This record gives sequence, structure tokens and C-alpha cells, in this order.
Amino acid sequence: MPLDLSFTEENYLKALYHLSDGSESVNTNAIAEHLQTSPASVNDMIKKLANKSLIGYKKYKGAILLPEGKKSALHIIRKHRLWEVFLVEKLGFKWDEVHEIAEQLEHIKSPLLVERLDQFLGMPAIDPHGDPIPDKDGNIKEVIKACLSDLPIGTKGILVNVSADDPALLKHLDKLEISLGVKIEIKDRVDFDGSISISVEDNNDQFISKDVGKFLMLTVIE
Amino acid sequence: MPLDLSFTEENYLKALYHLSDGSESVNTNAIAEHLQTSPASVNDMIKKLANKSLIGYKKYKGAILLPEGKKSALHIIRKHRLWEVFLVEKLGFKWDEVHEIAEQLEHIKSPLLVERLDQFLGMPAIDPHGDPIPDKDGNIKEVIKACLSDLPIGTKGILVNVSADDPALLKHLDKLEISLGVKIEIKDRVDFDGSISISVEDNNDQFISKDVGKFLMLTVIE
DNA sequence: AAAAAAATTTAGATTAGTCTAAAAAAAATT
DNA sequence: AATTTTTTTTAGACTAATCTAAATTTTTTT
Repeated sequence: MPLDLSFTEENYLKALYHLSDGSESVNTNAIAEHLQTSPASVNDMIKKLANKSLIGYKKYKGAILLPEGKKSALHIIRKHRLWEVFLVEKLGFKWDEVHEIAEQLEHIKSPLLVERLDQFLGMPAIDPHGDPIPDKDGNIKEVIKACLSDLPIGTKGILVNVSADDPALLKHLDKLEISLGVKIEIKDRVDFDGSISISVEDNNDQFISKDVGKFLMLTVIE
Repeated sequence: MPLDLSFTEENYLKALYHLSDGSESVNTNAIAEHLQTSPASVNDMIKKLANKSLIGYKKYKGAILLPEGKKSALHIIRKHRLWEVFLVEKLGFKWDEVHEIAEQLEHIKSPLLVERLDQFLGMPAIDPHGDPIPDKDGNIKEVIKACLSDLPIGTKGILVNVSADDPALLKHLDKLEISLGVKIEIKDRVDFDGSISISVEDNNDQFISKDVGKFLMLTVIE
């Protein structure tokens, strides 16, 4: 059932999905930036995908996912996130080590494999970064998240997402014993540099920089 | 440590390994046949791999794996076979459904993944087809495959092939719970008619006729 | 509203892997 | 030993994905 797309085509569709918040059209340059390639290459690929009716495109007006393209993108994201769960839960990888490998595994094509993997993992709802895993029909339950640095003092929440793959950041969080699922309370803010005082799992307060706070997404519980 | 080879280069090295029994040089046409491509393409790739010192090549004299190329080939084969074990043991695939998927998975590149997978699977010695899995240094214990009726009493092996498709035979095997991949031990032989007493998966002994034994190919494991 | 800046598209090349058709070398047959 | 057949190699071309540099369109600024 899934279309026979090239590795590269799949990556473009995925990029388009990630860049289109809601359903706005996406700039050529934004895609080029995201995929670390040239705008000219993006332009070529956009035309190709538009010819296959996977995306909508009008000259100079950017690209937008069409239903078929969105379905494909969600299928790739499903595979990516399931493999991340596998790598962490079954093979003992840290959550900051799995992205690159899942980038490769997400392109494996097999009608049966994904569903068997899903069963094997117990049909998980979220991946190790707290992102929701689309079901096999492409339905995805978006989680309501707010960035830690945008939340007021006194807020309590569960860390559900770290919106970055930078290993340096993830390693830093590990050291602070900040991992997905922990409860975080915002205790105070420093006027001088915007540093944030937080407690993790009701332990002693510690500071994180404003920049780190920007990448921590919480589900507010209180 | 593993070289950064393309998908295609890896497939050529693997083909070369499978086609070179012992270490004879391999024909251009044989490779083309094996990979379902043209001799011209093979010739191009042979030159490329020879330039990288992965294979030896003299015009009109065929190609032969050099140590580095052989090491790469064995690493790919290791990955292929470990993934086959994963698919059968963990995801419940039948042994005849896994080849195509493993052909894709074998190209996933990660220094850690293969070793973690190996651990997860309990460092298996053979894959579901009874073929040996090279260790991480590329050492491979070549296995002996032979017809059950030619093997001595006391031999243990994995059933890797049934060299007939007579439904009557297959039905008979089904009833005896003899299927591909099962462990069989040869317990005894009857002088009178050559019947063979075997145990399947360490269950109670049962008899098969000499004629049935002729069609069962085992990989000897002990 | 014109000029400047930014974004986008086109034109023309490049690389990896492939192909067909023709030429050259090796092997087999007579 | 000469001829035929088979195998291998070369020559030239094609596709997918990419690039740089130049041209064009849109947006922003003045």
C-alpha cells in the first residue's frame, strides 16, 4: 500500500511535515536549510513531488503537503518513532543516541514489518522523546505542550518532549537527571540572565539556562 | 571502523563473497547474473572496487575479494543474518519471509547497533536458514550441510532444506512436527530397513523412513 | 512608486549507477 | 590452425539527485 518513494523523496516529505505547523505552505529556503541542501535542489524536488500529486506547489508560492503526501510523511514518522522505542527499550540505547540510526531504519520498506514491530513493542503511544506515534492509518494525537521558558513561576508539569537532537544538550540533561516523564516545577527566574530555577521530581532546586529551557516542552499539570 | 560504502558497493562485495567458493576468482557474467544486472555495469563496478583495493582485478581474468573487501562482505553478512534471527525469533516471521527485509536492514550503518542486536539475540551462532553468523571480527565457522540419511548417529542439526515438494511428504512432515529450522538429533538406525530414529526439538523419539531422510538437509551443529 | 534586498527559479554541469550496442579478447569447436 | 562462440570490455547515453552561477520574481525599504 505505501507508495514506492526514494529515500530522498521520503526525507523531503518528512521535512515538509515537520516544517508545516498546521498546514501553511513552506518556503523553499526553509526546506533547504532543514535538509542542509541548496534551494535549487529543493526546487527540483518540489516539482517532482508536485507531479506525483504528493504536494501542492505554485511558482514562488512555496509547497504544501497534499493528503497522499501527508499520509506518506506520517507513515515514515511512525516508523522512525517505533524504531526509536525499539532501540531504547530493547537494545538499551540512550535516548540521545537513537536519532541517527532511526533516520536510516525509517526507510525500510515492508508491509508487515512495521505492524509486527508495533505489536512487539506493545503498541507504544509515544517515542523516547515524548513525541506521539501515529497509528497505522496516520492518525496522530497531538499532545498539548508548552515550552518551559514560556511558563510562569509555580507551574508544575511533566517533561514530554525535548525538541532538539543535539547530543551535547541531551548529555547535559542526563547529568541533571532530567529525562522524559519527570515532574518539573518552575521555582524562580533570575532577572540578570533569565536562568530558571526548577525542581525535578521534588528534589532540590537547580538552575538551567534560558537556552536550555527553550528546548524543554512540558505538559502542564498544575 | 567499517568503510563508508554505498548500498550498491556493499551488494557487489556480498555477491562476490557468495560466488567465490573458497577463493577462486569470479566471472563478470556470474556476478551480472547473480545481481540481475548487465555485464557492463558489473565491469564498471569491478574497476571501482579494485581502485579502492577491496577486490583484485585483471582485465578478462575476473575479480577476487581482497582482505579488506572480504572483511566488509562478512560484516554485511553478519548484519543480514542477525536481522534474520531478530525477525524470526522476536517478530514472529517465518524463515522464508525474512530475506527481502534483511536485504534492506543489512545496510544500516551504526557502530553500536550490530553489537547491541547481537547481545539482545543472545549471540546466536546460526541464522534461521542454518547459515553461520560471522563474529564481529569476521571469523566464520563454516557449517556442514548434509542429507540426514548420510549423517552418523549422535549428530545434531538444524533442518535447513526439504529437497522435495511432494504434498504427501510435506503433510507427513507436518504430522511429525518437522518443519524448517527445527533441531533434529539422530538417535539410531534400524538395520532391517534403514529407518532412522530421531528426536525433534528434544521431544520424544520418532521414526522416519530412509526415503524420507533422503530429502531432509541438515546443518550440523554438534 | 522606484530601488534595493531577499527569495525563488532556471540553466548548465557533475556524480553514481545503470543501460545498449559495438569492439576486443579468450575459449571452444571444427 | 582457423573459425565460431562466448565472455569481457569500451563507448556513449540515460536518470536521479545534486551543485554553482545567473536570471527572475517577490518583498521590503526608502
